[in-house]
Amino acid sequence: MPIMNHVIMPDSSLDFLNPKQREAVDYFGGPLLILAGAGTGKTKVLTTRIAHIIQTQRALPHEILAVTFTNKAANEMRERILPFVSGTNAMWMGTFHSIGLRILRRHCEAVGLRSNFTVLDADDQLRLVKQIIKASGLDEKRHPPKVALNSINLLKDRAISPLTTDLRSYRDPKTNRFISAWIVDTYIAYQQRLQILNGVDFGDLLLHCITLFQQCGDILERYNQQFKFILIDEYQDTNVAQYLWLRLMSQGGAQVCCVGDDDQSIYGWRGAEVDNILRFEQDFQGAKVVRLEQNYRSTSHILGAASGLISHNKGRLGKELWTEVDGGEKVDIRCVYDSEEEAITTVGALERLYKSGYPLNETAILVRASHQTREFEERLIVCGLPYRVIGGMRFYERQEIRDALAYLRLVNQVNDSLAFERIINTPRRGIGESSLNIMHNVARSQGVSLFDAANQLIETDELRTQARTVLRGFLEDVRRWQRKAQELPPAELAQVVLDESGYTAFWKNETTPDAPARLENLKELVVALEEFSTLEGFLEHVSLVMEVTQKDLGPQITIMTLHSAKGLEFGTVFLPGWEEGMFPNQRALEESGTDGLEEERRLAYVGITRAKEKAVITYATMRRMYNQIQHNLPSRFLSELPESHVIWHNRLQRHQPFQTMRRSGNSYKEKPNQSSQAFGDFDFNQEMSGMRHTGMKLVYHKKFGMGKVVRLEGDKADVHFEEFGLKKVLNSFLTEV
DNA sequence: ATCCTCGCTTGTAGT
DNA sequence: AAGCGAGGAT
Repeated sequence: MPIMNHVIMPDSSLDFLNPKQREAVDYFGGPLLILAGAGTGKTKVLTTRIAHIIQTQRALPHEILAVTFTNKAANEMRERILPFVSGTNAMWMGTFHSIGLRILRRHCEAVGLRSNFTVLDADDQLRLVKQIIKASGLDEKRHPPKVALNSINLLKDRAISPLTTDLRSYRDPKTNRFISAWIVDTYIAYQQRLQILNGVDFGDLLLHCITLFQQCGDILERYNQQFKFILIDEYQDTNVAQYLWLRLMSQGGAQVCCVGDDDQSIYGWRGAEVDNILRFEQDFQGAKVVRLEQNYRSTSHILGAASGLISHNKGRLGKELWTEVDGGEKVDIRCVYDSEEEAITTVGALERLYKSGYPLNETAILVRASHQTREFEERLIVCGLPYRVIGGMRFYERQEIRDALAYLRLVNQVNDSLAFERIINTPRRGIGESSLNIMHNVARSQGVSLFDAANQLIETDELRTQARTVLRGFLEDVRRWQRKAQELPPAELAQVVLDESGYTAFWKNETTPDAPARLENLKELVVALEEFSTLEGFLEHVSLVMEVTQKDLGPQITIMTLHSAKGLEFGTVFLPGWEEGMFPNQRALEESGTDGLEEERRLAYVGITRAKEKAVITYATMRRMYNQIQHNLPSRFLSELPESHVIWHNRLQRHQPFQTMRRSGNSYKEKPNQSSQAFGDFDFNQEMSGMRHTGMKLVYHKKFGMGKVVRLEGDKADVHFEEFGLKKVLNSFLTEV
């Protein structure tokens, strides 16, 4: 028996828990669902429970599997447990993706992958889908790669793969529609290409695991025996594939403990199924549910406002958050003229806070859409206040970083054809599309990688002389770098590769204004590499952890999207852009109707509950969108906030009903009767999304609204838009979804 | 092969 | 407004 001294946490730490929290930490009678509302000490309960498992349940760290939603959350959890538990490293802690990858690395052959398979990111995925669509002779306009990729990803979220499901007879459970044939074909071709490339995408990390478990009972049994305790955080954000994965993982009798808050489910668009948490008691026999409802974060006004808002949602498990902290300030709702005034007043308020000594790292501006950040940034620069933007373009998503990584991937694994393709002509070497096509043909016909194909082609005269010479030199370079990789540490190797390949020089010669910044980023990449002892380890790291730890630059205002704010808290929170169309977001309503609206409302709930002391909401009467002026109504969420917890400033007197806001409110849903009359049996809820034809008669155009197709000829259509009395010829706008 | 310009489209969230 | 692809010019 191993020595049971992993926990040095004093028993008395349980004293800091309230009875409910204690129950959530202590219960080991079977499956457990902890319904933890916002700010109820969820993280504390989770970490204490893990320590408690080791201490009282005599479990070893490696018998615990803890799955979090983000890598950040996993790291935070590890850090919190570290002081109390030794052997934390043996614990299986991470995201579904990172744990799936860890398992796949061990058993890749069993699911037809060779060792050293690469993990594709969103960018790689899209390029692959583009290639496939091009190769099958489809018009990219009518068959947008993005649409296909989105469908593929959503199918994977539901664990639907062409291997196990007949996609042609599969109906989308939400819309009850078949998947378009071209998407099915693309999906099938995409999986084949992945197989050839020896790559997996994010969805595959789980899907392959599921296949593995289903096909190799002995492997599954090993994991079933290993894991005695399974904890899943943010359970409301799990998708079907993750649910199936959990079922398999826990079927050996592991203690399952899921933690989540149905009111904070905001990732439906990415395949998350709130149903998973709503169904927990049925899915896991004899499950116990513990509700954490005492909020320690916010004042009663903030909590009251948030609770009032979320109570408008149906289909909740129902929680009643309460706090002992009474009073505080009411939520401000401020009307501004336009986005400029919004930025000025918000930053003005921040400036006053700053001057009064309020810590800036306790302030945040939480926006609905990332493009809203720009105006605030500009204003903050003018006022000289320090800020940081979280999200947006991440470090490892930048072009120069992805190029550099492609070089490193190629050196690490010459058969990484995606990497090869990315950098073979970056910087320009005179190996363009035609040469690449020849290589592709050879690679495809012989079933080899681009590198091997290139290797053959330099011996023949199929390529032009110049291309052949250059290619020969390049292949030799790669081999040389590979040899150097044996002796040099990764950081030095990267420097050598970037310099010798001419990539550094390429950016030095570039005269565009952002070139210096890109060179800086490359330097940072090399610095980031210094922490790793092997190139492989680093590449593994970046394939999943797409973030780089930021330097601490002192107190800063945080600007981020509402989505990325989940799980965080700030003293004062600014919530701009609460207008119909913006928030709730127009597309969310169009694409998902009532469900979409409820998800938006949960997002609003998340936003308000981030605030500890103060929340300030603004809405603009006018906004420049899509290069035209729009007059928006205040968000319906504002009127759903209980009057007793809010103060309105400059409240609009002229409160127009939705019906009159045909264009600006864009709330077509509000007038179904009228529309049905005007357009016969047209079903708005089903047909709102994008532009598409319905029986060649009617289309919905994002910009122009409803229109009648008066003539249809090939890709062109004459559409008459009633509302504007304008006749417009649209080309290839009939997007099939 | 590469550069450059024009015109068209798109514009929620992000492991 | 900005990014992308197509197509023409070099």
